[in-house]
Amino acid sequence: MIQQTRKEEIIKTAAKLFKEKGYSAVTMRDLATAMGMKAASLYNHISSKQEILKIIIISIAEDFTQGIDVIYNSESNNLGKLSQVIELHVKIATNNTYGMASLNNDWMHLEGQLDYYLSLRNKYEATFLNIIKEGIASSEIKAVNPEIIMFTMLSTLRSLFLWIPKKEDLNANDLANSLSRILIQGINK
Amino acid sequence: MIQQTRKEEIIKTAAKLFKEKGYSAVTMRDLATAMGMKAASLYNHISSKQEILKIIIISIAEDFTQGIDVIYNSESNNLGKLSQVIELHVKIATNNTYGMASLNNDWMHLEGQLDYYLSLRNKYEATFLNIIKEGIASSEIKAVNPEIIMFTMLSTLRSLFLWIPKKEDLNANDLANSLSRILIQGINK
DNA sequence: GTCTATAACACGATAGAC
DNA sequence: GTCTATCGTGTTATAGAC
Repeated sequence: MIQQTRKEEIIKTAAKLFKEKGYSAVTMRDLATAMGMKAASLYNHISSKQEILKIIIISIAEDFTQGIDVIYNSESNNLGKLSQVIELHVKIATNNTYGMASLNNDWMHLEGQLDYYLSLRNKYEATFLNIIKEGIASSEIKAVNPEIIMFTMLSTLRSLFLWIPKKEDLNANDLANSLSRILIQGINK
Repeated sequence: MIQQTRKEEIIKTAAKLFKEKGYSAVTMRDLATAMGMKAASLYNHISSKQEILKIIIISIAEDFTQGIDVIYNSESNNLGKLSQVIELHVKIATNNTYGMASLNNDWMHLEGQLDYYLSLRNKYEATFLNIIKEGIASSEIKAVNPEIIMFTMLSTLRSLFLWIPKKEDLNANDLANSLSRILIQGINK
């Protein structure tokens, strides 16, 4: 573990609390107590509660949008791309379980960056849908409603943060493989 | 539509607001404004903000636990039972989209009934898992990790409330059928 | 960089007039 | 059954001593 600045420590602790109770229910006093300091002292490291949320959410949302772009432009066939998308989610959810909770549940509390977040999410979903549609066109994937396929896959992948902490014995590769089996065999033609 | 009491109207409006911002971020003043009255007047119909949350969540949680018990004790084979579970989720999520949001996202803010809620949820998941395990034992279902199968199905079914409002053209039967195709064909042996 | 003290305001809930 | 007024407390954030 590389050295962690005080600011990073605060953000990590905040994400943990946000996962348990949600952004709105966590007070700066809660966060300060968890950090072993007084609420006023937090403001020497961060400018506002809102800034913490922004840092947590935007960085992950950018990781996803960037990640799926690389996959989309790769050489794999479309089923292979979907497997890589599963791996991307497993990897991010494993490395940042707490942040994923905020991304899923607290994005609507973003004040200055809500439009930017929504544009990232829309871009991500559009690319995901393109992979599925191209897979149907090339007869790799069953001709089921592509939006229902995406909804099924994304619901599972977005819920990983709830489930990974309960299954610490399972490593990331095994999990990604099992999910590929279940999620992809059902749509494989 | 049968006549709706003022209390039911308040609860329905609250559930709608809770879906948009979460329980903690919705104030009694927000709720009163949405109802076209003053915050103090709400207390002639409900005793507290907490009571509203309790009514929303517990009633749905009981519907699920009761529903899966009936399915588990029915005569169908295990794949048929899983199809019925999918129908149960589609039906409840269609009839109570707003309440499903609170059930998923705000259960941790229950104060007096948290233990009861958790016992209902544990009972539900245990029965769900039993259906899957018995389906594997009877060779109806692939011998994949049964918890991963349940996780995949439940993640999708618990997210339905997010997705149903965007697809009003799709009726409940078509949706349940498409989901069965995607979720069950992947595990069908 | 952390503290105490406090500003400025929002919160859930109640009292009592109409 | 709805209102105005308000209580007591909790909230984010700042000021200034150390």
